[in-house]
Amino acid sequence: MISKAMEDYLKTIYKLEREGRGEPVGTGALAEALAVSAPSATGMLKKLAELHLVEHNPRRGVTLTPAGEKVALEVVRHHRLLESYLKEALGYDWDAVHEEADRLEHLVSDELEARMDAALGYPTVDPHGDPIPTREGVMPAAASRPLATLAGGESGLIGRVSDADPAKLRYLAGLGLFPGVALTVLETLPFNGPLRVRVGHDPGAPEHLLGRELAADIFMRAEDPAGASG
Amino acid sequence: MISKAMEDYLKTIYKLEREGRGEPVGTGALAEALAVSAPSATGMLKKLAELHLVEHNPRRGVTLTPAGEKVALEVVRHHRLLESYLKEALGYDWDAVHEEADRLEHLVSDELEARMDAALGYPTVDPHGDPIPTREGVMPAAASRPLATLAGGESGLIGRVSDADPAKLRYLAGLGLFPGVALTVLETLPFNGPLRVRVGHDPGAPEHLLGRELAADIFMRAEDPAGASG
DNA sequence: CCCTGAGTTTAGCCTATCCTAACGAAGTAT
DNA sequence: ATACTTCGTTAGGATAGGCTAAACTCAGGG
Repeated sequence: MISKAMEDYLKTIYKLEREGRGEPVGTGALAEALAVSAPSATGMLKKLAELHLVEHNPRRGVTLTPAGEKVALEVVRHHRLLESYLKEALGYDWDAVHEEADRLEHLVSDELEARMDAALGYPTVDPHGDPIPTREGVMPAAASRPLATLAGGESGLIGRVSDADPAKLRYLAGLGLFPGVALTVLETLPFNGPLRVRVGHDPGAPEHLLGRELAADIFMRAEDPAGASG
Repeated sequence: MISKAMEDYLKTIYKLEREGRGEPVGTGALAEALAVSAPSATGMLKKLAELHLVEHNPRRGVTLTPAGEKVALEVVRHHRLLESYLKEALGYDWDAVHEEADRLEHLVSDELEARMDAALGYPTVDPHGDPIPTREGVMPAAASRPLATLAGGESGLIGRVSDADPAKLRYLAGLGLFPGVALTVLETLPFNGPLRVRVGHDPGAPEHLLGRELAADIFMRAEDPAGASG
């Protein structure tokens, strides 16, 4: 049986693999991300390796096997469908959905998953712009171009905002910055200085200053001539 | 901390107290209802007693304390709100909601509870006609008159149908029998024989034969001249 | 070539919950 | 009154997960 704890490990390994550009995930990084001690992580990795859900090269790191990745993607799918459902159907604020979804994601049955999916009209991204894996376990591409890489004058649509910090999400929402919104970078100040951005293209639209930490949470996608999915 | 397991024990003790007309609940009955061994129940009762959530008179039985009853009612409220929400908002069949709600009931936050409650328009009964405890921990009266106590010719509204057996619920729904439906008992056959019932009062309405086991799951309330809550 | 330090693993233990087997108490029947 | 039967409790142990302390590995500096 795959327990809730195992699902959490697999999900987190998946996330760290994504962030880490392919290298195996270290025990320490995993333990920290899960807020457990390193020995606890080692112990669980052994169990997961026995179930062929991860490949564990002692002292070198872990990688998900295809089976493990499938489980991870199911959990991520449940998480993101829940986030979407809580926001769209129950009126949650976008900064509040992550925590709630984390608690519920391990208990979503196939039936509930299917009904939420249908009620939402088969969404492809969650409220933060993160792509929702398909039922078959395919993760669509995510918006991955950091806002700070846009040159002055360049513009695009906000594709995704990291869901890690509710306070940042509230702040950004207060500025009108969330996925789907058009953004123009007016100026990128040197020495890791702030970005001057304009919401939309219109010269009269509101402008804001974003520090680098905040900007790092925002990922852009190309402006879409034929306004597509929501 | 009150664990999920503890909540399950408290909920079950509450249910058995209700069914058992006030006598303390026996360890064996509790263990059986929870599908655990008697020693497991004894052990948990000790812990619950230490937390002052139950009063455990060894070898005599358990009773909920007011604090324990409060916890039990919260769990029941979550369960019944979930059942209602799954049916009304997500289109679940009424025989499928119980199992799903059992899994989710321990993870419902105050926020989620409030939002489901509001989305449903502050319902007072769940899809089986069971009353939903208030946020303050008050359990409204349930329809408690067994169908079989109606004399021939007497009629009333179905107030509640026991949610224990999905197969029975499906069968009854197939006959058009669920809470709120008017029912007339045409005849009660002797020696625990079946009941002849008519759906509604109209002489042309469909009639059915219900065995005693099935009839025992149905509880009636008085016909309400001014059609009230739904 | 050894030493040191970062990071990982092993060893040993804790808590929660469950189990089976054996014991004890309380009521029933002779 | 004594023995049987039923039910609950104690005793002892398993499993899942987590923790701290100590040992190990390996890469890089001396």
